[in-house]
Amino acid sequence: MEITHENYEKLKQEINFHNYQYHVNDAPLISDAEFDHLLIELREMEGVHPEWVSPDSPTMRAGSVISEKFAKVPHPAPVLSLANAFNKDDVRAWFERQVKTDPSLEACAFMLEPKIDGLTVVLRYENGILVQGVTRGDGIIGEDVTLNVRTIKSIPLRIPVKSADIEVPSVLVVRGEVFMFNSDFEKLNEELIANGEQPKLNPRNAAAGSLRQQNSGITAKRPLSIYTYQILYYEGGSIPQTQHERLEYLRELGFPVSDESHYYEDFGSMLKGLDRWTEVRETIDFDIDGVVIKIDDLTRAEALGFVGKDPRGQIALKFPAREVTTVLENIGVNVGRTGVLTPFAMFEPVVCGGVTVSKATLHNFDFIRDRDIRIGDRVLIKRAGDVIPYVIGPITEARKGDEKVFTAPQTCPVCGHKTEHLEGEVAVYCVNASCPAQLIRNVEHYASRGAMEITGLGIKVVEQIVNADLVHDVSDLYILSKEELLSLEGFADKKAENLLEAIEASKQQPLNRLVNALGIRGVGEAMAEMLANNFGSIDGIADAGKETLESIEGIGPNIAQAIVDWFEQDSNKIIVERLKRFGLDPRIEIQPKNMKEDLPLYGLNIVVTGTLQAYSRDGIKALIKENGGKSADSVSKKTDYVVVGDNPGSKAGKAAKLGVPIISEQQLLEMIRR
DNA sequence: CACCCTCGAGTTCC
DNA sequence: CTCGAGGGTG
Repeated sequence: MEITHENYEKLKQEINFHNYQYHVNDAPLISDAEFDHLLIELREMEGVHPEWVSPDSPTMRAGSVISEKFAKVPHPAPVLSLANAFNKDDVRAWFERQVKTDPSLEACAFMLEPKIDGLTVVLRYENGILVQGVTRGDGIIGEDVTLNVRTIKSIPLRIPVKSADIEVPSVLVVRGEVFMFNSDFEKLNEELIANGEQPKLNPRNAAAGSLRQQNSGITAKRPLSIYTYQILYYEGGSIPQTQHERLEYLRELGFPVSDESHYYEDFGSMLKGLDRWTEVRETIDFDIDGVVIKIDDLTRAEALGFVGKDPRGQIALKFPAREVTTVLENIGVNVGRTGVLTPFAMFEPVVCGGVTVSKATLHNFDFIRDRDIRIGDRVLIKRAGDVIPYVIGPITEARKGDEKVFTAPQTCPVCGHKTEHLEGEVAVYCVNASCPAQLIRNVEHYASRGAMEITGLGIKVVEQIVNADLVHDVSDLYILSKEELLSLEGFADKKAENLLEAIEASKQQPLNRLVNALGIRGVGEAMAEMLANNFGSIDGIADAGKETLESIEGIGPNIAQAIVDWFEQDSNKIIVERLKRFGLDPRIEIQPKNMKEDLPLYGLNIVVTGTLQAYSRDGIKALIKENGGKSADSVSKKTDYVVVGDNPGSKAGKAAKLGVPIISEQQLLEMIRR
């Protein structure tokens, strides 16, 4: 290649791309030799033009694998990959194809094994001694990581481990998957964070990084594990010829073998056995990305041959990915009702957990900085609790050098007012009291569930009425006229009437809802209810004074001050006056604290999860409170019961972990009836 | 003072 | 669901 700056840049990009394919995707597109050749060429160019060298050059990458190469080792037999199936139909079709080739397979047995999300290693034993550990590489040639492999405690250094009676072939080459248990991964990350180091993105990432350590002393400190599942090659001696016997054989020799691998007599029972795996995936302590289906009779399986690099006798049933990577195209900033600026990620849409996602919150600007997330980065995404998209972090290995560091804006993206960052607080605020974004969010909150519950007044409509200058604070909602609404796009008679009716109906909402709706900092659903029960009216709260407020459990100096401040502000005084004038001044009887003792659920903390039969979520919460219980949203040691309905979330699991009793809706109702 | 718990706030997609 | 912050406790 001619030495021009353009070519240099091109080559640099190409190398970085292959680097990423190799290290991150574990799917190299070129051989190591070709890769080395590209690198040599790049070095030559840099020798002629040292001024071109920038920090993003692969030759400058500190501690990269390029400069600290492991020796290349050819495998004694190809380390094969697997064809993928994505549903049972694919599995059936696969099996039908094999039966066509070999009709005797109609009645064959199968093994189902976990497809562990880790790294393949190939272990070579000579006369029972571990002499070499090699990565998979391209399946033909791998990298010698013997020193690192030796530090993995569950890998036998000498076989057989247990009884000396078993005969071991003079050469035995075993294939396994190195991975990290989720619990070990969490502990490792805690340690890394405690030491001020960057935590690993996920167990796989942690395992990969640990195995590739140049310094095996570091690998030794990493909690790596292994499960073996294949004998790649042997010399001198004999080994069983079915997969289930081979696993048993490996186990007897002292190799770790997953307990999740099971034998099935025929195709039908194996298909049924697949159903178990959705739950297995949830409960086991390591990540799997699928189930491997193997024809148990290895002689017949091998006779089927290959499709490309994939043996016909096996197939992987892949689960939908929970973690995917995509490109972070930009970072946007939202303004909340309290004025907090919240950044969010906009990325190339990807399918994650079965749905397409394109946005995710980044929580705050420290989150972006601490994880070193840059615009243009390849980022790892998951759906937290399989629902809400969440950016785990950047794949720094994929950096090309043109990624942009993002900094918190100095001005509000909506009103342009200067932002403020209070000492000791993470949040960045827009402090402009008349920022339209804040007004919109404020009105939206007023109308929302848990507050005044004005149906038909969602964010879109709020934006419309605020932007049309019809509403300047929440009290203006009550003087909206039909004519004004009809002037808005998308509003005809019916819609306008419905909205006005809903607004009118909101005047009947109880005190706790109204207190929540006001949007006082630190006062949400729970605090609003406390305030309502203790003071009985808006005026009661407004006149309470800081000390009285603080005497209430759950309210400390900060929230008390926020409440006092809110009612002292002139604009808020006007709002309260106007609301009263429009008929919003709900009152309730102040509840003496101790009359609840004889109620059936007195003193019990109860958390509800999943869908119930007879009650809505809000309904059951109200019922629990009526009967003297407390209904919280998260499970902790203090929780007395967790009520589990259909399709429960992670709370059920957490309850089991903490040993909190799990009861059904029926059982709860029985407790109340008593 | 260090911890644990709870609450509030912002948020995604179907 | 996640994170930060406030509140309470040992």
